[in-house]
Amino acid sequence: MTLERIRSPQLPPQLNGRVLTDERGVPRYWATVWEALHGGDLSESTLAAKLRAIDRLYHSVREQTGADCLDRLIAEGDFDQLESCLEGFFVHVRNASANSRTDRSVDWRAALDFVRDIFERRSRSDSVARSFDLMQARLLRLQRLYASLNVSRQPKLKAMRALPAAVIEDLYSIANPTSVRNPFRSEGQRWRNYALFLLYLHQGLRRGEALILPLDAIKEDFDPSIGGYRKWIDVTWNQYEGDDPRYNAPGIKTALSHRQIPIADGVTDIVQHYVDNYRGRQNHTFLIASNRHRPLALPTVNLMFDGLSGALSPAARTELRNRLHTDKVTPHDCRHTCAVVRLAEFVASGMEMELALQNLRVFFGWTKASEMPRHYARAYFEDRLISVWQKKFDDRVDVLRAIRCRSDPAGTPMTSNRAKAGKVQKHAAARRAIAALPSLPSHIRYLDEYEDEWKTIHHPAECNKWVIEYDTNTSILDFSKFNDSDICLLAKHVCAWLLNRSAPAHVVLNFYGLLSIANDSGESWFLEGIDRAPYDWNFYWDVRL
DNA sequence: CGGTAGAAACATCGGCCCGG
DNA sequence: CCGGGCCGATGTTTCTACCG
Repeated sequence: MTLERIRSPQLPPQLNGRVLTDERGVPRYWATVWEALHGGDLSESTLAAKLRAIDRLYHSVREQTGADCLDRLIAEGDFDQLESCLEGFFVHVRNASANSRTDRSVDWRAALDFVRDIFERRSRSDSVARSFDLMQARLLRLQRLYASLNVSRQPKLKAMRALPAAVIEDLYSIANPTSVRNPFRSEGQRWRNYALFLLYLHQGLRRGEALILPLDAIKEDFDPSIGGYRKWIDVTWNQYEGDDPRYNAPGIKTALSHRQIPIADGVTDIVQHYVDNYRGRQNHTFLIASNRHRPLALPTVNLMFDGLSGALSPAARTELRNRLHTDKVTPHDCRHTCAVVRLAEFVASGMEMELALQNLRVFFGWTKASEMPRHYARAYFEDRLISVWQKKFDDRVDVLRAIRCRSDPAGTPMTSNRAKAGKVQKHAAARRAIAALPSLPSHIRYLDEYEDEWKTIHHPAECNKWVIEYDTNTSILDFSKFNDSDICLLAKHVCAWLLNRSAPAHVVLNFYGLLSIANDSGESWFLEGIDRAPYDWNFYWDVRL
């Protein structure tokens, strides 16, 4: 109505956004000023919520005075009128809260902050500063007077929200695209929704996180410790899209929520099956798309879960009602369930509870100090859930394999080819980065502190055996032990850089460190490291070390 | 170190649009 | 031209950070 959203590709990006307007469609002056001065560092959704509260204040003033005059009152500094309008607004908010039994105190705070911010700003620049100080004092009084907008909310039942085993079991069979119980009609919808459902249930993603994944979010990596490929899913911003066309762009909740989590083969197969056969070419890179060839909107996920919930059997429905006091399964329920199952798996594999909880943090993107994992610790012993999870999921994968064999007798899924192509390309970027390094100097000088003498390495770029003399020792850094010429060059750069700033002994130690990484993890580990975003190192930091 | 404010998520609903 | 599916708008809950 009066909170309008402006989004036009013709406008410069900073002019796109939200704006409050009066009933003629003219932007409200002080709201626009406030947004420009104070709205910049708020997230999109928070800013919208605050602007809506400010809009309610404008409406309240109009009701109280009979004229849409808040802008004028602020401009003229009509404190008496303003004060009584604010008090009227407070009463309005309190009544609204009482009627709906919800907490609307945010509206009150946002409106008061709005008025205060504006006067604070003006009192610093305006010549009639003294009178604004007076207003400040009055606003402060209002704030103190009405600090507690306490609505007696009914205490909510805090249920542990892991889904009961019977419900999970039922959901698997409903979401299965080949099931007669599947409520979605087109085959494409069925597979997309199945993939989405598994991402929520098995990866424990937040609702929005699944919707910002790019096409290549699932990465494959050779892991020498298990002698095979291991798959990861990168939960982070879609780096290929600068601007999300959705009304509510999904986001990553907090900085630590950017993470890299292992993904089961069964899930990747189903996601890939959706991508290869149903998603098709679209002019955006988001993995999950609507049937209108656009990135899927957030509320649609809830619709999908409503559909699944609606198809539950009476028995499962009863169980859901008894245990969770609800009729509907939400994406977040899947996340809760996933957390409990993962915890149980960790503990079952003999892991200490403390360590298991640390692992949960990495998997679900909670901060180090977050109490969230402990909430799940209580529920982890529901062991029937685990057996259902594994058994049922294996069944579903078998179904998928059967379909594959029918439609693709050669049995060569596109997954591996495509993933390998992506890998080559990824390494190409890393190699370009190495090639772009400045060339090594013609000679490197370092100080042997024991002899207090400067030593020189000549032609470090061409020479593969650097002789390092220090503390009466002589070491040879044999760069020819690196097979890959790019990695060899990278190692030389690292050592040259270290020689300029560290003791020679330290450099030698680091050289052997690099060599042992190359031996243990393969030389491509360095190339992948170059590509890895800082947050993705989180995993190595928390788990491997 | 517990409680709370604030930010950003999740959930629901009405209406519109597009494909059959 | 009808109805499912989707999107925008609005309401509610979750999670972190900060403060005393």
